[in-house]
Amino acid sequence: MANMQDIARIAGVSLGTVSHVVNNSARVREPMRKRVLDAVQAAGYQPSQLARGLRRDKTNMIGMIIPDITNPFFPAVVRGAEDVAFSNGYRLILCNTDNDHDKELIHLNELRTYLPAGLIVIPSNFSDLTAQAESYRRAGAGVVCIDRLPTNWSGDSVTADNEAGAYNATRYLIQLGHRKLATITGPLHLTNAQERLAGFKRAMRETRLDVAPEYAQETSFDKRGGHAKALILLRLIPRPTAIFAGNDMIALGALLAIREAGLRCPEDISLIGFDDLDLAEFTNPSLSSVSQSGYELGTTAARLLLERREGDKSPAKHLTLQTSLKLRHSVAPPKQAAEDHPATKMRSKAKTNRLAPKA
Amino acid sequence: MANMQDIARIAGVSLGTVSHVVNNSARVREPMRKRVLDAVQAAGYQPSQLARGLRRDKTNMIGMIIPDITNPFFPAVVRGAEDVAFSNGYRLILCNTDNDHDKELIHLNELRTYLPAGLIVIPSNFSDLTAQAESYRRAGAGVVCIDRLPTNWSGDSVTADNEAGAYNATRYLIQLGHRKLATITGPLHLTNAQERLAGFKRAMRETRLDVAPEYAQETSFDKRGGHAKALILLRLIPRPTAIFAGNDMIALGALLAIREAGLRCPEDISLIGFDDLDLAEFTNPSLSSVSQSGYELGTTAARLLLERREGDKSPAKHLTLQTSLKLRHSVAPPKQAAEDHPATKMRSKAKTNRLAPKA
DNA sequence: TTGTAGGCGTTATCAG
DNA sequence: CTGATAACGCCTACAA
Repeated sequence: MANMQDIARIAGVSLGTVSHVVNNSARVREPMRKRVLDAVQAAGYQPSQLARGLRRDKTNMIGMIIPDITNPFFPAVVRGAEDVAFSNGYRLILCNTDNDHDKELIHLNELRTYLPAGLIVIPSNFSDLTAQAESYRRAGAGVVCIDRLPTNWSGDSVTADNEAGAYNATRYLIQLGHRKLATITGPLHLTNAQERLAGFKRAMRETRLDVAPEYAQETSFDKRGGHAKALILLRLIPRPTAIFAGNDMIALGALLAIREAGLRCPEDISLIGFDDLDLAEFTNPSLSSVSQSGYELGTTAARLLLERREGDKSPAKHLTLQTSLKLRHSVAPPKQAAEDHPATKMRSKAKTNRLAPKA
Repeated sequence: MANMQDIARIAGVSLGTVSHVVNNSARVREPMRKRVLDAVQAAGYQPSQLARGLRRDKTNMIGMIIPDITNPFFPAVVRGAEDVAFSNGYRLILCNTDNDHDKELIHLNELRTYLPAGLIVIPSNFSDLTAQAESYRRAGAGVVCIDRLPTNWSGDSVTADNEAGAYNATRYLIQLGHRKLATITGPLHLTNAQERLAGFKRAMRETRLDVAPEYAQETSFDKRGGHAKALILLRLIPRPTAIFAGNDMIALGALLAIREAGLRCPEDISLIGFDDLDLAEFTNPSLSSVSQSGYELGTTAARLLLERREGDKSPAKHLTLQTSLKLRHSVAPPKQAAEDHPATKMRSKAKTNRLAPKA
């Protein structure tokens, strides 16, 4: 690997001049400049990011800490972040935590020694990252939390409007005529799960429907959890006629449970998920879901980081991305209600309804 | 950020001693050792990976270059690689190429300046990476290609046994009684697409079935491509009774096309994909597929890299991972054949058939 | 406009 | 066994 010294030798100039040309840090006379550029070309020279980072006290890396890239919602987030990072000359260093706080700390601590330009993190849980973040900020690196927030988080953040999304979904079900609604929430120590539950409850409260505790089941954000809790819900009397699931994986598990219980979706029970994963389109029946753009989450976070890097010193920003209700075939009016109010016209509050569900 | 000098001061020893303690590079007397360790603890000291890399001429980073993390097959691969990397003290730096050779080159060239311990790459296309790889190898960093190989690749590699997987799937369809088979292949400049086509053809040849050119359509590895080419296949006379798709995304598109054409899967036409993505389980009907483990692909590649790093100088290794045929509901005997040979007992060559397809 | 030199935090070598 | 000291490759005052 050729270094600057080599280039200087080849071009017959001093090392400093090469640096100036490479970094445009001083106007170098054209002929000399060209000699340097030619030498760079000829030698295939690339400046050492390591040395540069050490010297500048900052690298072009952005740390990205997520729970698990294997979770279908996250790849889009990562891709979004990588796209804006890459086009601005930054690279992503990816860390999976498995929601394990210790692993998160390991990454948080080590990453700092790379002097990254910033950090994008989907916090593992309720862990307080304030101290860590402060230490990054002192080093001039921004930290933005996305998707969900640690407790007491006062730094930059980007999240979906979980509350409103859940509210709209629930409200839609109510407007369809459902009265016995249940929800399966994600882990309630996660802010996004909390907010989705809050949205659900608000819609219920508004219609003076109550939510008995056993109609709101908490579980992990995965299929297995959705399956188990749905089985519980299906045994309740009266049985709920609609379920709002905390995310699509939970919904998927619920769908499985419904089928196993010998019930049909949406005839016997309606189902709405959250995230609008690609696979929502392919389930049977296709899954209605509150759509949020993981990609946009990623790009927004990366942009925020880069703005900070450019010197934006304004107070912490809390960006909220809108969601939209994507209706597919997993929702229908409840059987009784359909008979009770045969021709009630209803208007959805959904922001976008590209697909109307077939009865 | 405290540095070694600070620790030395705090512990009242020389900088060199701190280094020795931190790296276990010399036996330091216990009391002194403890003083150093305490200081490290107290200051929350972490060695600068940047400085260390610069000095040692090697970092603990592993570059991972893939086409697109958003493609559902890749997250598992990345996760596999990250898991073994992490547990050995290495970190992953993730780069998406979008199959764009220029982007690939940018990453390849820049990544080198981080002095990574190695590189795992899913090549963007037929691009010849020999020169690049050579330059990494000279720098003491291994390069392993996975999933598909660049032309003339003579370095380490890990791939699925694409040929055998396709062969088994095709053979299974033939044994079910299908005679008019078609295939939709991925881009034939990719070795994995080539190999899958080769497996398909071998099975056909063995049974003396011929493959007219229009029964083997080439397209990109995505839903849209599968959709378009399936529509073409469905208009052929005679219409194929079974389609082997180059991957699950293609199969998904084909499924859509079949539905649109007013046909039923598997009654009118059987379908088998490749990859066994999570979503294969949820399609309607659920998709039979040649299963390969992306996770294992990732772990195997990372391990190979680390072995090289430990000094393994043996000749290039070409590791091949076995596939297995996962049968679900998208396959059935052809209608005519079912009548022709009503009770033919058939044995599948599939390695594992956890789920028997319901008629 | 160009060149020189110091130092970023480590590690490795070599004296003591 | 411990401590100085010289690189690693680059950037950036500052001097010429």
